[in-house]
Amino acid sequence: MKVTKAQVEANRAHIVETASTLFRERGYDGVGVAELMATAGLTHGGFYRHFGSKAELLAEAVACGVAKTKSLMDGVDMADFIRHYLSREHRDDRSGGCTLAALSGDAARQPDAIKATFATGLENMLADVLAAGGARSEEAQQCARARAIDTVAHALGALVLSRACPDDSPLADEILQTCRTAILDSR
Amino acid sequence: MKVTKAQVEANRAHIVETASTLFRERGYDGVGVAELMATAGLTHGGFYRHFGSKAELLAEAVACGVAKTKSLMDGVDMADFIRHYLSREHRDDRSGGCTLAALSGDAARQPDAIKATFATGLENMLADVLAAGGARSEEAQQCARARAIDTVAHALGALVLSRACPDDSPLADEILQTCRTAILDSR
DNA sequence: TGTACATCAGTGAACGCGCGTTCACTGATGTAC
DNA sequence: TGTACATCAGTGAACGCGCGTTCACTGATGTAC
Repeated sequence: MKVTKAQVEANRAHIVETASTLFRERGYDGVGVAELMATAGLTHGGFYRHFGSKAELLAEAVACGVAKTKSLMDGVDMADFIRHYLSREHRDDRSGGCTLAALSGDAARQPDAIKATFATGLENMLADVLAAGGARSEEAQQCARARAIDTVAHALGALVLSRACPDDSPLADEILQTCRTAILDSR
Repeated sequence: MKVTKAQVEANRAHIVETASTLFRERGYDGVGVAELMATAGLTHGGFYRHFGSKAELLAEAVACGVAKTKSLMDGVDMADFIRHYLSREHRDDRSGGCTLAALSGDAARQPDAIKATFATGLENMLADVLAAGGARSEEAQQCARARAIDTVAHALGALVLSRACPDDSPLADEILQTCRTAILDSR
């Protein structure tokens, strides 16, 4: 049965969002096309009317997820964002949380096409942070960029490491608290 | 054909080491039992004489890999270790490099039994770093531990993020250099 | 505006394939006498 | 020390299963007249 143009677009977007959520939660290899489409309320056969392959969807899902994380930062104080980023709630919400943190491990093993999506998303985030800092000298911009990159890596490392520890273990919480304090103190 | 007790032990250790390398390179889901055993020079049928399941092997492979990374730190200056950890060589050598960085993303989605192996390996590393700092007051120990945890998370985040960027991309190198400088300056 | 027809998103069965795991079998090792 | 036999690591075929992908078909949508 054919479907409205608007419905087609809506379905496509819904598949991408569903994939973004499921991939973050269980990884690229941990979710099949059939399950993905069923979760989105469709059947798997129609998948290839929208995407050339599962890998192609991954690229879109990453872009979608990174854009969403970026929008979470808009207009929020950096210190507040760090506090949220390194909270237990964020750590325990892989499927709803930062895509960079959830999928960087998977991305490292993917072809450059998907890594590029990652890098672009990261660059967009950095651009946002820098724009928020106001237009200054090129030297100051460079310095602000370095600080932004460093903070992202630092916070992401803490989140990733904490998630690799057993749920509710003291070490998982200790990593979060220690790094939260360290990052906030260094800024 | 039966085999010497010593040979059995050697084969088992060789399987674990092969798995440690392959899992770091391609992830837990990216390597099959058959390919793994073939790489180790055996046939897949014998796998279950050594391990109860593929997941059980993962736990051993993680423990083996983390122990190896830990031994790399012994007697090495912390600044030198950071310089190596955040070098292009280490970034481009996933299969031979840090297990925590290569498999933390996979570990986050595994059951607590495997996460516990991760956490234990991390604790062992921290213990080493603290022992190298000498026996001091409990307060100083706590402070040193916090610094160690923070540095591990920071460096690991930089490595993981750099690996998620396209090979040989400027951003991948920039992340490495920026964080290397930042970490060394903050110590 | 109303009718006839082409389009194509969505369906669900089917494809080959590789996965983790099991199993009957082999034959050198290790043990009991 | 020498012989007979039980053990069990390793082999390779086979298991069911779920994977990504393909395909003939459906039927409402969108278009041409």
